[in-house]
Amino acid sequence: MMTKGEMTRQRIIEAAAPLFNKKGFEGCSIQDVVEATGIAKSGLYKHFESKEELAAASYQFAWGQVSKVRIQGIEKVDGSVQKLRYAVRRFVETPGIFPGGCPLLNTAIDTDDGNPVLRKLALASKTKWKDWLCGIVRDGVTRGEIRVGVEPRLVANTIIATLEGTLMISRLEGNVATMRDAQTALEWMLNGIAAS
Amino acid sequence: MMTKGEMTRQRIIEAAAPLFNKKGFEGCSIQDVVEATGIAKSGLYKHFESKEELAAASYQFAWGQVSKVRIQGIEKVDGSVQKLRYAVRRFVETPGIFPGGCPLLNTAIDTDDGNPVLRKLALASKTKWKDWLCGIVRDGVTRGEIRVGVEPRLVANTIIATLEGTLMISRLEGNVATMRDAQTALEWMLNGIAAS
Amino acid sequence: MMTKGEMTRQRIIEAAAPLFNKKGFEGCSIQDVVEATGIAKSGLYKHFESKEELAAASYQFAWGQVSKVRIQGIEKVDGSVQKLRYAVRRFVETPGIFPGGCPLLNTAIDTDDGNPVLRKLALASKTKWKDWLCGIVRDGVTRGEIRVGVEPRLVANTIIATLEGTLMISRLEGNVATMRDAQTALEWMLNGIAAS
Amino acid sequence: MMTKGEMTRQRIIEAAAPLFNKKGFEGCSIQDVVEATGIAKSGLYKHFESKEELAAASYQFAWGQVSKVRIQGIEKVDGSVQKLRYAVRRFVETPGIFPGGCPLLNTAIDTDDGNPVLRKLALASKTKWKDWLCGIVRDGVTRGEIRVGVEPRLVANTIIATLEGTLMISRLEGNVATMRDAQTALEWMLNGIAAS
DNA sequence: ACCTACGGGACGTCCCGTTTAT
DNA sequence: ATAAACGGGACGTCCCGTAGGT
Repeated sequence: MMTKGEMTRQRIIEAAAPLFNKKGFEGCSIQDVVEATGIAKSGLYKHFESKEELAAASYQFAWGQVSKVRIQGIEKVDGSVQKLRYAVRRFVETPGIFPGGCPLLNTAIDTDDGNPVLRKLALASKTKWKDWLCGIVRDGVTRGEIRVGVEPRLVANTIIATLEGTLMISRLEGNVATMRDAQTALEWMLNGIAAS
Repeated sequence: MMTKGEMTRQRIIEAAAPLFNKKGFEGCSIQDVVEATGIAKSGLYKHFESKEELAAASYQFAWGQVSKVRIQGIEKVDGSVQKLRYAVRRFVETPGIFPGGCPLLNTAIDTDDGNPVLRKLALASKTKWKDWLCGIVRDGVTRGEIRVGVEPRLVANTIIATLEGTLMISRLEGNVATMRDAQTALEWMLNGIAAS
Repeated sequence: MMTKGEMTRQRIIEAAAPLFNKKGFEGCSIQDVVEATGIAKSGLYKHFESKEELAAASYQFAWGQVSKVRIQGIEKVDGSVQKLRYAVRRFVETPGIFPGGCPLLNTAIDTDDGNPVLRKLALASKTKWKDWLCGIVRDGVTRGEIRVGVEPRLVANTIIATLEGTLMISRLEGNVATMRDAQTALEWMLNGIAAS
Repeated sequence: MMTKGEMTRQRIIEAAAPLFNKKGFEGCSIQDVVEATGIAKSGLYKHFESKEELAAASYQFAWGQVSKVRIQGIEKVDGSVQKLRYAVRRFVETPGIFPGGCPLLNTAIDTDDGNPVLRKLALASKTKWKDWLCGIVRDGVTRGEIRVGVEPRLVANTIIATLEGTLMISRLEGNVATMRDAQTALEWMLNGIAAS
């Protein structure tokens, strides 16, 4: 069971995560969190040692939410290429899962010259995501669904790069439809690596 | 010829641009610019009405520098597909042209929930870049170098998205080599759209 | 007889009353009471529902102590004017009965823009004191010791005002001797209202 | 001429003085002043080194306002006893000059176990007031308007004590009319000291 | 052209009154 | 009966962007 304190901690995280994701670490003030939670500043510091710790927990929460949605239902998909296609489709179709967009993209840029703790978390997210995609590709090669010689890392990196890049663009343009272009292009690539 | 005032203005911009690009609009303080230029705080206000105006000029400068390098030499390249290939290669091979990385990427994320003036500039950059790529594709179709039916917008968007996305990843990983994966993938795509 | 719990309650009050009287309601913290009693903070809450209740009980105790001393021996005094004279003298001669000075004065000022519960208690004290003095005056008129037409309320109010006012001054000056001036002036007044 | 900063300082004092007078030094928070002035906390600290300095300046202002009103018009009054009578009357008739009541009374009690800086200011006010009254009495004796042998200090102290005491009572009762009783009693006293 | 003053947002800490769990 | 947890108000400082005064 959850103690009252743990529940409050969770409540804070859930309120803070969208703010940090939207405004960035520096851009989101403790005062913002205070207003969003209704909890006084010093109350927040009872649950988190520092703003950094709160931001880190918020990132983890946000990324957890986002990745949960992005892989949802993939276990029912058969075939490695189909799985990759599905993963791309899920991403493209859920651009607004979390307020402020993709936490990985935001945090990676936001911390480029900034907070190293958050940066590490973003890197870890990215690595895990890449490894997961690599695994699918490798499986596909093993099972003969993907052509031998296809570099799993290259496929994974391209998928991630193209998706995140297109997300950035679509947000800049305020037009989610743009993401379909990336989807199409990635499907071309997947067709290309599929074993004939 | 440049007046003394204009030269000072230019000197400020050149010093400020890397700072804004690295730290973002909020993250870069006037004080930072003071230290970089050696000009007093209120001295800066003689040349720029506000921090925003300075940041805007800095962005324009940074983007100008970056895009100049990225298209450098393309006029000597023959053939639309070749031109696109070249554009991709230039991007991949010049990841560190400007301190802080790609101003478009940085500003797009930085201003996602922030400064609308800078946001507009970023969008304009992106649009111009896209239109330029679209033009090349369209040319290619006209000249029979690219298959009929290929959507210029899709190609342009995919190139930009993949390149910017991979830049983000390579910066996060601290490993520029990753960008080669994106290059390879984009070359597959370009092969795919080339007229047989 | 007193139960153990009641004794503890009483012990707390006796320790807290001087603190509240000296520091005021806001100025005296529960922690102060903890240190004075050696009882843990949450232990206090077994005996009092809130700080306010503790402060109220403390006020009642303090006022009880003070007024007991101030009327001590008056039953042996004959004659209304003599009684009034005696009351004034007792007040003047016992300026340090209770640590922190007169609870009525302190609480009246302290709660002027503050706690209404304590304020009511102070008002009740004052009213009771005034009524008691009024009674003596009225008696004196009835018995022919005080001139007809003398307003009991005026006499009572003046005695209280002058005594409390002089107490304030003497505390401010750190010089108790000043109170003799008030005593003299009040005796002039009492001489004035005495029936010739 | 007043610089902008000096004007702001004055504006702060005028807004803060009623607050400190009503709530006391501890009871009035910087946040209260922030809200009353619309100036941010750190803005206030540009004009005052500490809360104490702000409170001191506020006290001086409040006391200045109050005493200005209380002596207003006295220069037109002839005769020492008449002057004293006038001073009493002014006090009684202007009980609400300043929000929160008499700053001297409030500060004297508020700082009884508290701030020594403010305490000193209150004492200084009281001393000056007393000396002023003493001067009038002494003059009266010299000019033969007041009986020889009358102790100026006693008269001054009694006037102050009775007025401040009655102010406290009237505020506690929420009834300003009570102050007339003190006025009457003080006039008896003044009649008593007047040379026949 | 600079130095200083100005007013502001955010930060993290202190201690407080109260409640919860032991 | 106590220790620990909880949420809160207030504090004073830092640095920021901007505006005046010299």
